[in-house]
Amino acid sequence: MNMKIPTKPYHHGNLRESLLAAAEAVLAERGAQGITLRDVAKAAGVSHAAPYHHFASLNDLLAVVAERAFTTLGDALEQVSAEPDTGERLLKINDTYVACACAQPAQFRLMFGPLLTRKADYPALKAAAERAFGCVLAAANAHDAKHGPVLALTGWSLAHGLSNLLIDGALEGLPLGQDALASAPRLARQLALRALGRKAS
Amino acid sequence: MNMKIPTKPYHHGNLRESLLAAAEAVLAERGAQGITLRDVAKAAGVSHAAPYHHFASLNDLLAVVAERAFTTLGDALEQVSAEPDTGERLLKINDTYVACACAQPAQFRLMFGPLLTRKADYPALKAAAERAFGCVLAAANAHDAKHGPVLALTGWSLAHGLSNLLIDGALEGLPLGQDALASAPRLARQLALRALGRKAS
DNA sequence: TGTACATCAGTGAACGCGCGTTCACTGATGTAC
DNA sequence: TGTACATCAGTGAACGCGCGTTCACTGATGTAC
Repeated sequence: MNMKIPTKPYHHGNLRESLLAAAEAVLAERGAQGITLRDVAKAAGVSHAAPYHHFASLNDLLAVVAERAFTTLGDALEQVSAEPDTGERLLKINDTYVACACAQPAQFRLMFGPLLTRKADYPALKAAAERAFGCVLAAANAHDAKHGPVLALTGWSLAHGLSNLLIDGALEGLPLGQDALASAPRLARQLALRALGRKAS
Repeated sequence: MNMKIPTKPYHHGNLRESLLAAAEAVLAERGAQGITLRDVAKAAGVSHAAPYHHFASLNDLLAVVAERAFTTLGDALEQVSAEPDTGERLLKINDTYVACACAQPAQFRLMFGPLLTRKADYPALKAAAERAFGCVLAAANAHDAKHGPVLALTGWSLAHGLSNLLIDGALEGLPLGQDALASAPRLARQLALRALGRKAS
């Protein structure tokens, strides 16, 4: 997606938002490793010094991008948490988690990148992450209060591991029956059924 | 660990090996993101041009480091595959996988980094990775031939996800009962028991 | 055993590049009067 | 409505840095004779 909007040379009006959108576009095109302040500014159609009027540093900008990605994930997880059947709710949370990761692999990598380790420096990022994680924990507690934490970590690990294996290409070329990435949703569901107990469904 | 060995200025004799060991030391100290050819050379006690007599590029060197890490993992998995009880074997493979990741987080990140996507360019890396992955698949097939692939991917995802959540610090500060990283081995076992079926034990 | 010489494996200087960040500046905007 | 002016949000040049890589070189080694 090209973020170049015909802009008046001064007083863009909404540059902060444009920069965040541009960062997401650069992530999608170039991946999490190669993202650069200069690229983001160029994608937003401004000089590479302009972002400093809205973010103190590249890391600060990326932290907001990661925070928003966690918020998006949290929104999606919260939405499927409306499912009344607690077993089916667990499965849907699993599906949604994997789907989010596969939809935006670079954002997913950013979310669990070095910034997460420094989450103490980024309270908003920390809060957004904890909200998303909280959805997983809550669903597990609702389904089985006694073993809540273990069930939660099981389901979370499963979804997180499958997500990473898929987006890192670890499954490509492996004898797993069929093209793994294309069948990720079905795979996720099969695995969750297996791991979280048959009664869930 | 300091890799500085008193070296004769010329004809080091084993610089290739020293460089690989130095790269592992730099990974452990600085992480996978910040590794640099110049740092590796310095850690090995040679000029930063010297590595080019042994590796065509930094990526080629890192590919060998990743390959060796996969070989180490494969060795460990193969060793516990001697366990006769197929259920217990699954659990031990899970434990071993998580233990390897936690022991060398930066190497683990390197293994699943951008090089893995380009494994077609690195046949030795590809082979070492597939051998390690094969241990997981084989154990699942031995335990339940009918559902082998799904069981394998379940166990693998579980171990891989828990590994990543642990080393990325995602679990820190979460209400999961106790310090997660310290109790990783017990956690891994609990989760695997839950996910792979009670009869495995 | 001694010497000439090809080869190997280092050195250190240098190149070009892209990066995050800074800075003096300038044009646009909005408000006071 | 018109003008002066403070403030805001851009620009583009520049800085310093570290990076991967190249290159001409040089010292050590091993082999032929």
